[in-house]
Amino acid sequence: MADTIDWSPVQRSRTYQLVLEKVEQQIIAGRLRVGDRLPAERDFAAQLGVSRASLREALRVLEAQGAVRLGVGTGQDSGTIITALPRKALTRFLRLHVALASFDMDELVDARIGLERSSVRLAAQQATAEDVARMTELLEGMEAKEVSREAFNDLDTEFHVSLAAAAHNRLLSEMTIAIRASVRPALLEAMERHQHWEELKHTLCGDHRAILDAVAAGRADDAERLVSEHIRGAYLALFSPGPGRS
Amino acid sequence: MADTIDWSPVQRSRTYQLVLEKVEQQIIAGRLRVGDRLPAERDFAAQLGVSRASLREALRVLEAQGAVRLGVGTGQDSGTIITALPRKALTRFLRLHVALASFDMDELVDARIGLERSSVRLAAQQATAEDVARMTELLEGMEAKEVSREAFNDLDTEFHVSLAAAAHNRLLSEMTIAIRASVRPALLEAMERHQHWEELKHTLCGDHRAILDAVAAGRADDAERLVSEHIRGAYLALFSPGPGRS
DNA sequence: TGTGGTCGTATGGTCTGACCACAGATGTGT
DNA sequence: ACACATCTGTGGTCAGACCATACGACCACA
Repeated sequence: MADTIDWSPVQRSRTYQLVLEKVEQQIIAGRLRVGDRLPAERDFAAQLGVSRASLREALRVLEAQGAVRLGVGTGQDSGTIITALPRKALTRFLRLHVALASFDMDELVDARIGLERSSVRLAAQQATAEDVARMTELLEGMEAKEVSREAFNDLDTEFHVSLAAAAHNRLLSEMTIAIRASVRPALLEAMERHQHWEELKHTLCGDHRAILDAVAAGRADDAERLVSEHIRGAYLALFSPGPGRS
Repeated sequence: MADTIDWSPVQRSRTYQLVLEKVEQQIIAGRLRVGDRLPAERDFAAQLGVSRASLREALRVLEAQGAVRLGVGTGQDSGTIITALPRKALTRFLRLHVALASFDMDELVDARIGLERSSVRLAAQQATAEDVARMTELLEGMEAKEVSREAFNDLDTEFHVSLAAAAHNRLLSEMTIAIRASVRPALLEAMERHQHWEELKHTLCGDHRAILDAVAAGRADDAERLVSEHIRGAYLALFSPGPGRS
């Protein structure tokens, strides 16, 4: 009988964690909203019955998650203020875990394909003329003869981010940005190593044109298929062993 | 001319941030890997030339991101050790930012559709017999007459997570888990409020069967279409004004 | 032989109190 | 009025102490 008992380890709660949970609960319950300000650290620590050091450890975690902003001084920007700035946090998180091999390139590519298919479908349904104009500009920048590989990659990133932005979905945008940022070094390195760069660049630009045309014309199914093939094709060209390496 | 100069604000580096970046750089450069151990806090702080408090704030952030584990004592689990446990961090992040309205329900649904379409496509290509057996069990649990709405939701979550797991893609899995966790309260509330629950439940179970059949048979395109319709359908039934509300 | 207790030691966990740096508010002198 | 100095409240950092934990080494007693 005793074999089956689940003696799951009791986990001790560290002080900073209790504080963190308390603040998170207030946020999740809706009692703390963006723009609200928490008490000054010394007062807050006293109210919670913990030291300022422990409180600060909790606040640091919230800050790193983009949920609060800490500012010195006495003005409007001072104190601990609830914010909603997920970008840096998400990017940092993904970059770290890519480096730690929590996620590898294949996994990122498949996730990207899924996310961007949703993006272009939505973009095809609701992209504005300005969205299309902006992306057209980016395309022209990428097609320029003299553009460096690094500049090309950054324009490419901006193009895909703009697609997500045209979908008016912040989660898709932020994840697209974070994924691109986390693979940027690997992408640049693969581009440098690629032996038929001009050719590949031409292919990618063609892909982009086709995707943008489909989005601008509202052809969602085409756009989905094209973006899926584009991402997988680019990945295969850059990372699969083959003609790219000698 | 001076108008166009980008005087992007020099952001003061707080000590803890410098430490954080230093550790992250080592991780990204591959010089710190999972299982490696950082120096003891007092030594590390001395080596970096900062106070223990500042160092700890940086370590807390890394801990919250699932990149390190801190343990007391003298054994193998003691000290500061590099880990790769993204789950809790991602779930907490998403839950917080859903509460802060960084992302709303529509955005989550569209992202979910994209991610799960990738999941089922991969699952259809590589799901094992055990994967299918496991999901079949979950389906039977969901179809049981006496199952509560909460239990149904948890089984439903497990089913979708199992699909992602069958795709053998950790990023898809973790994101699916995090998204489900972040919408769980809203989902439960909507289920409680729904007026034709038995009917909806029957529909959802039918959807699941069809998805699993398609996955098991390797019909990736069908599986994709089915899961997309399933998610959007469930969302519409639960959250759109209409027959569900009186 | 081994079982259990005690102590030493290294680790993170927490607290206290102090001082610094910064930015707005307030006062003061011209 | 305006320019400047000072005050005050905020986070930022530090040093040092002590607590709690976990392991290893040793010892006492069966």
